[in-house]
Amino acid sequence: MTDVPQSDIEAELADALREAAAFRLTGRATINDIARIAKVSKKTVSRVINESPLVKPRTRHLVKAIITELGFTPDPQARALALRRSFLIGLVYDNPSPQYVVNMQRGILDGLEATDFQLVLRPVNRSDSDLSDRLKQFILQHKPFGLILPPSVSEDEALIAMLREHEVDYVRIASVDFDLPSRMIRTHDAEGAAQAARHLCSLGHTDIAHIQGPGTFRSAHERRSGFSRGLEEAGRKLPAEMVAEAGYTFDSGLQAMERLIYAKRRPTAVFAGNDEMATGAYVAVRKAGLRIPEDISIVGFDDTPIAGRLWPAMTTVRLPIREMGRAAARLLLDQAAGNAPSETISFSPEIVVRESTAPPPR
Amino acid sequence: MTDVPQSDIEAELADALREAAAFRLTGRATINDIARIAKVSKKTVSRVINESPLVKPRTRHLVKAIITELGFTPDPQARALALRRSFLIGLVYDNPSPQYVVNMQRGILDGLEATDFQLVLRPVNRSDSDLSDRLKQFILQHKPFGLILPPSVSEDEALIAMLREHEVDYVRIASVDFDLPSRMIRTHDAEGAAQAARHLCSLGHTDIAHIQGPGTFRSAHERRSGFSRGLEEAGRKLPAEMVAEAGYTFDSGLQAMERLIYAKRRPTAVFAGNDEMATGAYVAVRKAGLRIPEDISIVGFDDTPIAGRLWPAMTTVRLPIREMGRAAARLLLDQAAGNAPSETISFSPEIVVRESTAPPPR
DNA sequence: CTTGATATGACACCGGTTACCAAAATTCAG
DNA sequence: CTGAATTTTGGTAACCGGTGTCATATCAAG
Repeated sequence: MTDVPQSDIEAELADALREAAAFRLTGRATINDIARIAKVSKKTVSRVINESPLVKPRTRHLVKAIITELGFTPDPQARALALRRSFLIGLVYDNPSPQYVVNMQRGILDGLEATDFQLVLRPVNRSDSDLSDRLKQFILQHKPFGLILPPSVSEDEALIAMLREHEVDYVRIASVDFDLPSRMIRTHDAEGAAQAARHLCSLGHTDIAHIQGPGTFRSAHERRSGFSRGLEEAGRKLPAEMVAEAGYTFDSGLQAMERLIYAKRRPTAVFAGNDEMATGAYVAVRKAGLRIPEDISIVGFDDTPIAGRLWPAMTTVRLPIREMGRAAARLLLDQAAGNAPSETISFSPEIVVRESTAPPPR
Repeated sequence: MTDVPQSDIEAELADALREAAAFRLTGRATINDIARIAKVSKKTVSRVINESPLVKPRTRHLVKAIITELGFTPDPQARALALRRSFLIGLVYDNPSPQYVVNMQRGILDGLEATDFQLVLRPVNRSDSDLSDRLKQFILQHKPFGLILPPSVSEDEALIAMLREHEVDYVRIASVDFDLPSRMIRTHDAEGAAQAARHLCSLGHTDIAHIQGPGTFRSAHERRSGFSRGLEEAGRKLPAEMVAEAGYTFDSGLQAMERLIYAKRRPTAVFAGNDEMATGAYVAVRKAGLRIPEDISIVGFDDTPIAGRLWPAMTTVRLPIREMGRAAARLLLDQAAGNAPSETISFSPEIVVRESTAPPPR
């Protein structure tokens, strides 16, 4: 009996594959079809799919061959039902969507490529206490595999608490860490802002201003304090009257810049908390009849697509949003594979010097 | 027995609601729980959920009351499994994503609000014959409820054929209709382009050029021919040497504009096939030391967010992308409700006059 | 008292997973 | 070398939470 095992296996495999090929055209295969053709139980097939070690190598090999032959893929809906957990990854972001979501989506999709997971969009209206309603409803109904929380959603402690309560896995993307030890993507916004400060100082600027994001955003604080620290390291200061607060929007950035321009002491360089406000600053400068960068240098933050398309092209601090999205997706998937329970991946911004900065006039 | 039916019902309802309230904290309710409390079969509950007319008003009322009390919502995964169709709506778009996808997403999400449907993103690489692979794989595995196809995916006949073959419902968003009678969102790009032509003519321009999109896009043809027609109606012409073809991208738009500027006869006004190329044109004009709109007027197409953020703000033809996305989602959902089998909804673009257009020099 | 329409229920099924059990293979003691 | 104990391995049945089919119960009208 033991002298012909090899050819025995081969013959069996060949038989099965022949049958599989014949079946192929019938339609989409299920786990039952695989089991029938392989002459094993569906449970065994399930074990093979889930990489269970409790299957004889020979059996595993046979089943895998048939799965490949039939191009079988398990039905996500059926799996979701049995596992009480879907294969959806939710991207939760503020409504209206911040500029960076497009790139973040790209990154997440990169990270999800060739998996069964699907990216679904979950914009939330923070103001409406919408969070505890629609989002909770979504979680209860769709049992997402995990959520990705970019700023500023990632800074919402009530939301995080809700997620923990419902035992939903999530990855935060933020510049500060306030959560219990958990998986997160950390951006060193302060360091990026400091780079902006060093760049402006090295050009010789002394009258330097800052258009700050809204006080309710941690990132706005991070960026301001990092910028301030960077100036101080170069022997400069960021006095309060050289800071104009705005709302991370184009219009508010425009207005903030106008305030700075018509202040008693006009700055020769301005660092805006994001590209959106910096774009507004461009317009304010132009409306005042001034030139960029000859009269005023401008630095943004984020390196959104618009930065490189303006004239002159904007010097800005680049945040590797897409890479961060990819990393966030991976972190979530690692959970599936049962890997490291908590981990923080850091990303450092880097200044991209283009044409909107130059030495101060005269 | 028939003299106390009213109070009978009330009593029964009250009883059931009391039981429901008691149950409430136990966790998420299922159709079985509802059935048990209402003392009917799960099938009857299912009928109520699906608005079947085959339920006695009295029963319906009782069941509905309990559903509301328990805040029950059917499990999408279970439903998907039984119906062999999921509650996912796929947005299929070209990779890298065109500018308009953000707004389109917004619109679709608007249209999907307060439904069980989820929006999933399906970028495709047309070049890789990726379509027939990944997208088909997605369809087979996730059995999406429907797909939304914005340009230029909507112009891909091979793709459409594949969808028909697999009986996937879809809504096309396009400026031309080549498909069998089917649900579609139609944009009158030609009419929008004609408006741009009329606007420039009315300002007195005679040397008018066009930066055309890639020849492989139907929209590029529509916009060019509409523009050309508009000029002719005003007694002007669009000679071939006043047309520069580009690739719908910033860089290609910039280069196309440079070609026009340094041609033997410099145009005093340019209409670009989309905002992206128009933005490139801005830079080309600036680099040549010319002014907008004093030396050259520029008109874009799409009214993407960048248009209003440039300086001077760009005159452009607005396409109501968000509204179109909303309509596309609705059209898909109507299918679920078993409404009109094929329908075309039209949207007309409208020119938004801002600051990038003025009468020609001298 | 049929009859036909309307309302409801029983039961299998969608395509997977888990719990539990049985059979086979392997190890170990006597 | 045999039988019992232990470890692998595969099978069965139930279940996840809904829906379809078809039989049965109810009820007003003929």
